[in-house]
Amino acid sequence: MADGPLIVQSDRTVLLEVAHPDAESARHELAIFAELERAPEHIHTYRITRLGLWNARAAGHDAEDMLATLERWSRFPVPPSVSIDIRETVGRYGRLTIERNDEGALMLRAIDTAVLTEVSRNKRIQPLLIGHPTPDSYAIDAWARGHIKQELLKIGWPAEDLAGYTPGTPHPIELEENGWVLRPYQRQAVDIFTEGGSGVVVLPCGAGKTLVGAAAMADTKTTTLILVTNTVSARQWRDELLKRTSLTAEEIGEYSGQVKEVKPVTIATYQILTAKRGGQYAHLALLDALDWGLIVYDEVHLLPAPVFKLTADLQARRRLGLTATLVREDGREGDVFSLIGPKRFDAPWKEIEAQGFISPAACYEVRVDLPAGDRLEYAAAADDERYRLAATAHAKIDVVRQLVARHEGERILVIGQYLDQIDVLAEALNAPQITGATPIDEREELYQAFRVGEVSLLVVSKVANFSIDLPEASVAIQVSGSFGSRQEEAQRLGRLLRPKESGNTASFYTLIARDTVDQDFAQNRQRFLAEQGYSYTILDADAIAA
DNA sequence: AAGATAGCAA
DNA sequence: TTGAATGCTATCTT
Repeated sequence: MADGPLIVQSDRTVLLEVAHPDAESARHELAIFAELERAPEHIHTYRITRLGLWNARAAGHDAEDMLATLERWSRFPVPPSVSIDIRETVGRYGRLTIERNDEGALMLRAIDTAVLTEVSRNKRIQPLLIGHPTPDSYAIDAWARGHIKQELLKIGWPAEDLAGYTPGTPHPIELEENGWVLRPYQRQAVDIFTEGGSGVVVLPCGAGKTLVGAAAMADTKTTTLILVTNTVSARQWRDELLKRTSLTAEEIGEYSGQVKEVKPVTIATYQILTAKRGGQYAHLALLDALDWGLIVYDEVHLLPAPVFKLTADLQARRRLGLTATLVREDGREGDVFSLIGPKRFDAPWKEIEAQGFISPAACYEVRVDLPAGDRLEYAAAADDERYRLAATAHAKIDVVRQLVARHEGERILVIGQYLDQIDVLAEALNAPQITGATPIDEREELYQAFRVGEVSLLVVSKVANFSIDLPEASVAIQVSGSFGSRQEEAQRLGRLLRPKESGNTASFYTLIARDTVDQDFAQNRQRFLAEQGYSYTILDADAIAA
């Protein structure tokens, strides 16, 4: 295309011109195999990585599809080095396979023996090979299945795991589609997963990941272990399974700090698996408590590092990872790929949106000017004080007031990170506040009042990131962000702001003090939001007043 | 046994 | 880099 939205560069980055009329179409196709790296106002940068290419390949896209995408939307000819590199990298996936021989022993096989010879010389892989029965295969121990996949990925020869899975103890599970049906893309995701037996399904927030899990369980019909991030999420899984499947309360167990039940379907938190006593993992027994036929990893991009270690030994069990984004802030995407499995399905965004199943919130970054006095104080402050000063700038309060007035009649959440600031805001807006110190029953009361509409404005601290589900909110105003995981923020945002029945899109505002560190941190946040398909607009505080 | 509280990890 | 959450365990109380 002579004036396409993409520029493909020979360093394997791809620039996307955001304002271009075809930008969104190009973004959706590009996101299949490239990762968003930076997302400032005008030009977004994507990077074509090996892992991205292999994930796309495992999800059924081939090199020619990906090159066609680049050629279709690229303004200039695609550099030959890039197309050669894409073909070469994609071609590496599947050259090595892990299979069972006729006796059921695990074998590492290769189509061409040169590759096999090369990897067998590697000093971290050599010890895992226990025999060389035929020129095109090596024997490996069952316990080494995960480790060898990790090592092979590291040296650039990812193996396709075709060795199959233990059936697990059969257990009858049916979907009960009364008054609802599995959406077409959910069905498709489950079908592809069931065929592959392990891997990750990537769906945007609100697209019904739990149902994909439930349907996968109904397909495999075995005892299932579900791993989740926190107890609220555990309860949501439980409720959803009771409502949507034939499972009864007696068949679903919770394995957490409070209760330790092991039932045919058991829901456990990641934390309990990582809990140690006397240097040993205290709850390892859970993994072998039953002959699990399926393990579901919820929010797989948040999987704690120690769980990878444990997962390395679980390669014979079917594994389903669910997530909205594969990007991790600790760079362990490779472990997700080799230990949980490759990406099997990514959402055809356009279709899901067109079918009205999700409508992501519109995000606005509002830049606020600091008054001269505050600017001076900021400039003189020590580094570790600066962020706090910028984040809690008083100038923000007026802007919040204006935004609240602008969205009169809607349910609004004001989110802050500093307790002092929350106090001040609650006072200024004459609204109730909820923080970690608020007693549980008082929280529940306020949430309930908010749900039914008695209270339309709440000032909340980070508690809102975790333990609440307030889909009634249609406006969120973030006054100060956090250093912590920005992904998590984006995740919870999806939980807070659901597509509204009225058809109005939800709005999310982030207040940023202009020309401060505040602005730098906002960059990262933007990236995750843009990655998950939220639109992003930068506003000036003066524009709000007008 | 059940509930409250403190300390720890990440 | 900080500050505010979480879940888990152990300990103490009733």
